[in-house]
Amino acid sequence: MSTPAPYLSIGAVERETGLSKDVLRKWEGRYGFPRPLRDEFGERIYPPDQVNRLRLIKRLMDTGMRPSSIVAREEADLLALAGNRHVSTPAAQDGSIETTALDLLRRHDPEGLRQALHRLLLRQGLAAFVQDSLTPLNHAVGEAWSRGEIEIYEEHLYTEAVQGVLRNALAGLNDRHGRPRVLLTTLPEEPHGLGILMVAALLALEGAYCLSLGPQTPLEEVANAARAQAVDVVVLSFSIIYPPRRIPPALAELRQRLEAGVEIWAGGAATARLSRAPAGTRLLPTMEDALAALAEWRRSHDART
Amino acid sequence: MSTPAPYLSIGAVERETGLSKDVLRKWEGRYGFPRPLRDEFGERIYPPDQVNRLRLIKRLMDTGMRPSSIVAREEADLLALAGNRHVSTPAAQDGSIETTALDLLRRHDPEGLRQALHRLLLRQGLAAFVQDSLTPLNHAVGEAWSRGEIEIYEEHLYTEAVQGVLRNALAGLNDRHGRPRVLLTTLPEEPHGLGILMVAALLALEGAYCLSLGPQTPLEEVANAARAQAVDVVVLSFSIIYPPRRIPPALAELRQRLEAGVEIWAGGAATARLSRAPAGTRLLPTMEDALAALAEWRRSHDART
DNA sequence: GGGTTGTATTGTCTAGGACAAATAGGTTGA
DNA sequence: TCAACCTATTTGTCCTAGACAATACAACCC
Repeated sequence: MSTPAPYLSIGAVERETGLSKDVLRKWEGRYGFPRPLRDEFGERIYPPDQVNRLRLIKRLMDTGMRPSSIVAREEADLLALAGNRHVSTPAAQDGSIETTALDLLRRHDPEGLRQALHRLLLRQGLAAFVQDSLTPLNHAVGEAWSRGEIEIYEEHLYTEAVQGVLRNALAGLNDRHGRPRVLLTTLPEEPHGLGILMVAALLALEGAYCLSLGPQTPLEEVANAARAQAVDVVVLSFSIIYPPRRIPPALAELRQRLEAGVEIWAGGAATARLSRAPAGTRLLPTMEDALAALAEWRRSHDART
Repeated sequence: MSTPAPYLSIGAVERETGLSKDVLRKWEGRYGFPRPLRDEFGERIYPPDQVNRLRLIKRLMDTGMRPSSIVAREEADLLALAGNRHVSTPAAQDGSIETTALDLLRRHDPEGLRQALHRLLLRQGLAAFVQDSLTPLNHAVGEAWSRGEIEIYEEHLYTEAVQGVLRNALAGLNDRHGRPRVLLTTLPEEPHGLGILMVAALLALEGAYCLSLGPQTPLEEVANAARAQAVDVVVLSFSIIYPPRRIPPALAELRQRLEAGVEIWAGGAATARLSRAPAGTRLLPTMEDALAALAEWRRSHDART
């Protein structure tokens, strides 16, 4: 009956935060944080507040900060940093979808959120909904989280609501004989599948045939699928949590495994931090870029001019 | 232009197979496999065939085999083992949904698969569809994979198709004022969300209000969500890939974080390998158990008898 | 059968060190 | 002014080898 101390082992912290055991041990020596206690066997055990701080640090690192400048900082400092980095986003005016949606989330009304999104979709049309509402909304939710204004589970509820609405819209939209044939997925380290759904919606709306593999497909399997399904384009999505340095080699390897005629497009927040695309691939940091890429594909593949 | 050798580093193998670096190094010493080459810096590099064999081994371990009995075995042996373990499944007769669906997958017709599933849903009704078609179909797909008859990406296509059909059916079904209020999700190590969708469909059909958080919610957040949404039941799903030994402690901790009135149900293939449920929780190895649990909850919560 | 004990197996953790790869900052040249 | 190069520092990943708790299995007794 005694409460099992909520201290976590190093392995559990790795799972919770996404920081590898090696990194956790190194930081301890280099920056003096985390500073886990030891159990009776001399093994590290991390108190919950340190785990939370680690989560916050991870989040800040995902936005481009470096360990040396944040790992040793106090929690209050970190929260201030998190709050200061939304300056670039245009401030959301009252009554906008951002504030409405965040409100519904905080008032614990997922069903209401779903309805609000659906109404908005019908009012704006799918393309505008994805580009003008969902994109800023995603940012707003992410930032609200990093400022501690909403909980992780509320982010999950949001994702589910959006996914439900989008899948519904997409259901009747996909034309099996549409062109180009587009394969969409993410690589194994990227669990976030909202991006490919949004792109799929935009492209299908323009008459492309979108084949989604869902998230987390091994690179080799992406190539197999592309071959078997004879697709014209492969779209990969990399969210902000994906380590940017792993993107170019991954794209290069995929490029090598695919025939030259098959295009490779990489989208998502992490691609915005890349200076340039690896040879034979194309970056789509924003949704507009996806439509531009589609238009360009059409121009160069139209037999008649 | 030189082809970057497709050898993988130990970290890459960890990501691809789900076997930790520690385990990979230990197996090397204990069982003589894997036997990676070394690059110019003395670091392990794994050839693709060894990675494939590791994937196969992982799959067999997920079904209950132990390392000492399989890690050192030849690939042919392993494939034979994989092929022999579907004896318990009643053989699928020709023309059944199993053979039809697998056929469509192998013929690379995801759109056809989706239609077939949708037709089946309409013909059988949602409950029978989930219990009598989807459940055996999931098994069949999993086993076909482990026998090497279908590729991973085909499994992904299957999952997407099922998810599309189920979400569609679920869209209009959920009654915000239904009872009990049920929260569904998986823990962070469990990416497989099909199970919660299937359960949600069954329960919503019976008039429950199903709140899905999607997959991979941290335990603490599950508790937060349950409190904020005032749910009556929390359902967690553990697929075959989830290490069974981690289930009881996780359930126990959740039990501790939730009020006594909130029930905890654990479903999925991994729960079938548990001898008994931790105190204050309930195991649902099959879909029927979910319905039984719902009926029981209703019986004990009905004011009048 | 059902529970208890002992034994073997297996995964996780420890330590400190080496070093490649990524990044920042300064310098040079167009 | 901007781009391209260089160098120094930072940072993550990998190495070895061993200790040991937790788990699973087998044998035993009731």
